[in-house]
Amino acid sequence: MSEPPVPRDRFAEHADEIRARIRERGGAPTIYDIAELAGVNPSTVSRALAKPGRISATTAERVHAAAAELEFRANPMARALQTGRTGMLGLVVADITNPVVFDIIRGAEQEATAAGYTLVIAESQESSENEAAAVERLLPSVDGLVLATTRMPASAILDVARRKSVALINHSVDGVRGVLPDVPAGVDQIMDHLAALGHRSVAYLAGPESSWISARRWTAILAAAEQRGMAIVEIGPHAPTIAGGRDALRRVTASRVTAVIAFNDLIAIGLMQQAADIGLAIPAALSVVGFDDIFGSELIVPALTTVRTDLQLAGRWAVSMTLGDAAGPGEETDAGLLPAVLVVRGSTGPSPAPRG
Amino acid sequence: MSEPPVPRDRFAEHADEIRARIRERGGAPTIYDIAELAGVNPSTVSRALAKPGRISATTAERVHAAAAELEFRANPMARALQTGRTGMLGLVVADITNPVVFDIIRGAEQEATAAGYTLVIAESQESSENEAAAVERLLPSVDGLVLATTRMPASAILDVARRKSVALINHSVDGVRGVLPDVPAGVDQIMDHLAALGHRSVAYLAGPESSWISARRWTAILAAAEQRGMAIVEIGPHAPTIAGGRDALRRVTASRVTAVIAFNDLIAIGLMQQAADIGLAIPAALSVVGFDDIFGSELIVPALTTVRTDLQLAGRWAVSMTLGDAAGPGEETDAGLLPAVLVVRGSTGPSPAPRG
DNA sequence: TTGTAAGCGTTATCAC
DNA sequence: GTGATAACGCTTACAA
Repeated sequence: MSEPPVPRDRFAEHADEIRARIRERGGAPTIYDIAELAGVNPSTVSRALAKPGRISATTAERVHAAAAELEFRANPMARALQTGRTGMLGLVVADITNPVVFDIIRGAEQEATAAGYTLVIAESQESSENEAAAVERLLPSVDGLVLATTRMPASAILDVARRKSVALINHSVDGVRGVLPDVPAGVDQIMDHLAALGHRSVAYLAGPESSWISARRWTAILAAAEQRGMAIVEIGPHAPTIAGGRDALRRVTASRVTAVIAFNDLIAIGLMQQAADIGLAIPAALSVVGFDDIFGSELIVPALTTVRTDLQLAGRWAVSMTLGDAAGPGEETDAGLLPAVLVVRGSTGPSPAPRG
Repeated sequence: MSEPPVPRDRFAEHADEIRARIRERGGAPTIYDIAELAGVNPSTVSRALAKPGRISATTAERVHAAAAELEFRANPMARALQTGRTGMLGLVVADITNPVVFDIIRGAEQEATAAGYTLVIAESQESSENEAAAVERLLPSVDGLVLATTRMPASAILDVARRKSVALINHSVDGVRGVLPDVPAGVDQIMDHLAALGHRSVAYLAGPESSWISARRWTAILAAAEQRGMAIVEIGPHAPTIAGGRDALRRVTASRVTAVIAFNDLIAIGLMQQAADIGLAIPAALSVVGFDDIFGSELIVPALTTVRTDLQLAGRWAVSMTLGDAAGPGEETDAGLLPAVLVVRGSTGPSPAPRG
């Protein structure tokens, strides 16, 4: 029964008492605990913590001291229940192991964190049912949703957009915000490059059938080829994977084209691996171009010529779009356009059999 | 004022009425709406939806029909507030763009989804302050936390583990569950391989200073080298990136070793790129081994010899560990050990100058 | 400026 | 087996 060696003030003692009570009930400190310690009403605590200025400086300081003392952390669930805002943002991607989405995730995560939001990620595994399920699961918990390379039909997307703020990546639906690579710009650079190398006959290796962006690339390539008087064929669809690219080679050689443009780098890499396996020289016998400039494209030999778009930027933009509902009504359908730039490496070379 | 063309029952009409009311208040259907439509008490709705069996078959059916009719989705925030369980799991990684973490994320996401949980991801960008902040931010919203290659001190980890269920990846702290690669097994395979090729003098390219797993690898390599009578030196620390690997080359050549073991594949790849730039032949002049077998390691030329661990499995295990609090007290400190297997490719070859 | 009190949508604890 | 009713922790009119 000895006095404490160091004299402690009422505040500290009371804090100990409250801490003990908190521990006993096995929970976290609440605004009621803070209120008690600071000697004010819980609502005052709420105000002091959430809306600065609305409270007298001295009370605010007492409240903050008490909150710090008890290591108070507001319960996001309770707050969300009341306000309807959860502070979370959803990101749905087709395939987490696809290098393309890494950058999207990173950009989205950065922007979300910077804005004080927490990013929730779901993977659809390229299946539209999975995707719909993921969206359904995420929707009640998030303030906004980013759909990257979605496979959902436009009607479903509009349904979702009606319920929550939505932004699209690599997809476009009227009335929904989105960010797209500048496909025509990238395609024009490819076609100019191939034309300069003497290629007159080119194949496009399509991505998945349900891929909106693959269709868009094909449209642009078709137009660019016509415009330049080049022969163009579409081959596919293909899974957007290395395996998908390997499977494509036979049809490519059979088509006798001198250059191929793959839907993405993974398909391009698979095609090149398969070509190496059967002794087909690249670029001597066949030039190959990809899209995305993923990690690995400059490691492969020969290094892959590809169209780079800043997907990290896409992630950032998309997040800020879902957050920025402040955009005027005229901006609703606006699609951010990502610059695309052709990175020329070793997988493209002079056409082996220039005609004419 | 005409009768509806198709006769509709009371249920459907009532549903319309309720739907109108919901729309008017601008919210989502609640169990009160369901209760009204089904003609039961809200608490009965809750029971029917959450705990099957506790309710009569007929009421359960009526409730489910009403819920389906109104497209009811339980509000996760309200549920979390009451139960204390949020249905979310946190995953904190050092660097999202590091290929190693992709697999971890995917495995974690799969396991979490399979268990009915939603995965929340945060990135620490290799900074322990960022990491602490991320953990602090996530903690109140999640039921459990997976820390992958954490940079936090053991004391902080234990603090977190006291508040929520925690599992570690590539890190070990007494009293906290975790999953680790079987480092000695992987190292033994490397050393046997190098010894068989005639290498007698080897360098280890360390990872970041704060990396627990880098220290662990060094310890194992040191022991294995001593045991085999090989010369071993540690060089570093290095950033776990391609740039970090490039920076390492000068010290490596200066050390006159005939083989290097890099902390991870990125460092190994950077080293090889730099070697190619200065005309140093690999593996003729220098053998290189990495860890992780990331995407890209088999694309580079020569392809990288590396120790593969199933990081996707690591993600799955870690998630199931945080979920499985059912584990007995004796299992608390148990660390799952991931099999490690050496994948021999082209970056290792006979020692250029076998001594003796 | 601060206190009072009524929710937010669930689940949990009682009764009946 | 089902119905009242009180939490959960916070925000927000409305009063004072």
